[in-house]
Amino acid sequence: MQDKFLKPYNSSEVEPSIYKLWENSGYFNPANLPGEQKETFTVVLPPPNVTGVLHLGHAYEDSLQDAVIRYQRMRGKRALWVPGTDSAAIATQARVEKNIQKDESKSRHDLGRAELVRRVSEFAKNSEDTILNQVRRMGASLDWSRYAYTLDEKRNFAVSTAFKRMYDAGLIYRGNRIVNWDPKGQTTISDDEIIHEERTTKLYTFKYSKEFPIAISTTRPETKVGDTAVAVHPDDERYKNFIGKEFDVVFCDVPLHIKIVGDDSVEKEFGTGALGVTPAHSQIDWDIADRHNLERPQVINEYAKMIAPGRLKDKKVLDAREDVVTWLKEQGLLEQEEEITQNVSTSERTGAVIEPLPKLQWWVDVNKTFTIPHSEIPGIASGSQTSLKEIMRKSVESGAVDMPQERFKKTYFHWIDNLRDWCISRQIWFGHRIPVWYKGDEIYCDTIAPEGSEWKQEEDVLDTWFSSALWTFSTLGWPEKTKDLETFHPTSFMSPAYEILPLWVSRMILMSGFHLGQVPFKTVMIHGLVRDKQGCKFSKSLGNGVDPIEVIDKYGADALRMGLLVGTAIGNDIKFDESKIKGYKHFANKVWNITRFVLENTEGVDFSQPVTSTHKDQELIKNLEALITEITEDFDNYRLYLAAEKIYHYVWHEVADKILEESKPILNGNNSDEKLSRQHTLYTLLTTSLKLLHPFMPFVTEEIWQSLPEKETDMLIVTEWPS
RNA sequence: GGGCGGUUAGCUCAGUUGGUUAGAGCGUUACAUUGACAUUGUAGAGGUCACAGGUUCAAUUCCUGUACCGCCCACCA
Repeated sequence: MQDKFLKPYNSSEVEPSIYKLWENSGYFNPANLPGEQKETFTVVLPPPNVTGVLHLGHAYEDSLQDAVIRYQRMRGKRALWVPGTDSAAIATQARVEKNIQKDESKSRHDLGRAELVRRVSEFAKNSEDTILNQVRRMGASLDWSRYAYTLDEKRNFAVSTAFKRMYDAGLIYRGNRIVNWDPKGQTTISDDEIIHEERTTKLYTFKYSKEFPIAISTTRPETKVGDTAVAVHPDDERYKNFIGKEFDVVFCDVPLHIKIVGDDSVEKEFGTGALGVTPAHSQIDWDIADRHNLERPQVINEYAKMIAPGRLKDKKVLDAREDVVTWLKEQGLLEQEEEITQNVSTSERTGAVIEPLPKLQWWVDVNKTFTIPHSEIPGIASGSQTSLKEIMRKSVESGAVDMPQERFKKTYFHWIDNLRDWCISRQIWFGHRIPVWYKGDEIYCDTIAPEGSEWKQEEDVLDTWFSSALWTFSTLGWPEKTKDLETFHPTSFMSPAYEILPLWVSRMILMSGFHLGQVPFKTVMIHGLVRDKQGCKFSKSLGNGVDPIEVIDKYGADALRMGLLVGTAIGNDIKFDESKIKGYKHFANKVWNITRFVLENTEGVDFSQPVTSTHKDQELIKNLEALITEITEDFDNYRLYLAAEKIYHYVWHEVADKILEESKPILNGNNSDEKLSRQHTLYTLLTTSLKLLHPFMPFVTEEIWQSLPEKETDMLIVTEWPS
């Protein structure tokens, strides 16, 4: 027995060298795995943002996936786990811009596009090293030879190819539509980047002028200078007779031509039952304008300032609102003013109130039908007519993408039902620049620039989720027909947090379906969020962050992994409790000491010689086999939290507390047959426990494996799973 | 407005198609302990499984409703 077992287990000494041992073995790459593997098992790492450092959410996700990958590898699969990072366009640029503003008092426009992109890229590069080393500290068995970054050359090419193919299929179009404009970030954002905040606000009821027959209610009087109609419900007895009539009024210095229209979308019960239609500054009004062919004058600009003529010109919207109310009071037009609670749309990133504005943007059409050349998705035949929405629906409905948690399936379908076209252009500089060039009215779309200097490339970049959506196959070399793509796609397993279900999961299904006719993954297990002890989300502003690296330094990566996995049913949120982690550090030491006991008491035994087992020992082995069956079943059904708890309980309270205690008299006794039988049994219990424990606690188990006098393989990571 | 989830020991949570006495970790109490274990063991205390109905031989588990927490979605101006 080696002397190191005389001291307590020291994770910080062991972990770095064990990780190096694995990396040097090449076993993270399925090509180097021993034996003959037929079936593949692929996972792509949800790429962490290059802006960030590892947080407990990553730590949990890494633990989960690594346990699954290690289990499958031991099952003899060609296990591949692909690492990567995400440029996170908006988040990263915003972060760097903020730093530059703080340190140099300069804006991005002072620096210019090229310089800003250079600075952001530099920041991203530094950040990348940090987070990747942190992922290594978790013990993640990622194949680093396949590392991908959303902005590297290959992924860039994948993105422009994807764009071009969808453009050619007519699924990407340029259109003037109402967008969510973030006046602070000076960019469009998608519906998913909006947070609805409940606020109290005033609902004003008034008429445009004394002569106007109908009073309207609004929370945004300042927008009314952009009104072109009043909409009422067609069945509303109060207003029915006015439908079709037109009026000229002067509202707050602005001449308006108002048409009364009947529209089903109007609620009779709300306010006065009449809606002032401001087509350019409200989504619902824009749609009404579509139906009734109305003018759409813009009265607010990108800086949330008024551009209407008259007294409101150049004022901020909130100031203008007060001015309009004052004017209404002066004119005696204000009929009512009441407090209501309202959900205000704000930008997730900047916190700014979203200003709906009409803008010329790039969109993905989710409803348009197209001919899919090749499809492996059940219910969608190759060569048939389909739509992106149908791809998303059928992929999950058919079970091709298995979402075992019913509740998330409901959320998913609900989201698809309400899905509208996806705005993919962003007015920032860091990211994938849209591969479209303009020359006058001509538009050219390709992966490379057209000949001739008169062509000007689109300034906008793509929504970061556009590239993330390609992730399962862009990381495997697409659009080239690589061996990797053929071998490892569709991937086997994906485990994202529930908050990312619509943002990412559904869009991966969309992209994979369109470009490959495949689903991106076979099973998607949605997990919960790691929260602090009080149940609050970790956030920088709350200052409640826990650095996983500090936890690892203190208790070891194995302990952190176990602490995050045991007893947390997948899908539920986790309240992080340090004392739980501490418990698993004790457990690592327990395993260490069990090893010491077994090795001390089996010195000199030749385990390759068969022995006759006592009845008691046969029973112990039988019990162990029953446990193996159970744990294997739990693993196959992704019930890791149960598998982990069972092996923990078995090792500590069965092996250590009972079996080892009962063995002492046998080992010290003079029945040599009984003793030899027990020695063999103990050794089997130890080695089997190490195997079962390995997916959860890879470091300590591998370290012990390395010191065993007799073992079937040189490394535990590739040792066959017991049966 | 629509949808989803939670409520089990002092705390954090399991409880895998309904089946003995509802479990674990931490905490707590008593005892033991130069012990494979500086990170140990044994034993114990602690529960109306949120509440009210229903289905069933049997409900923490299935159904209905209520309360309180939490989350997501949404173009009520």
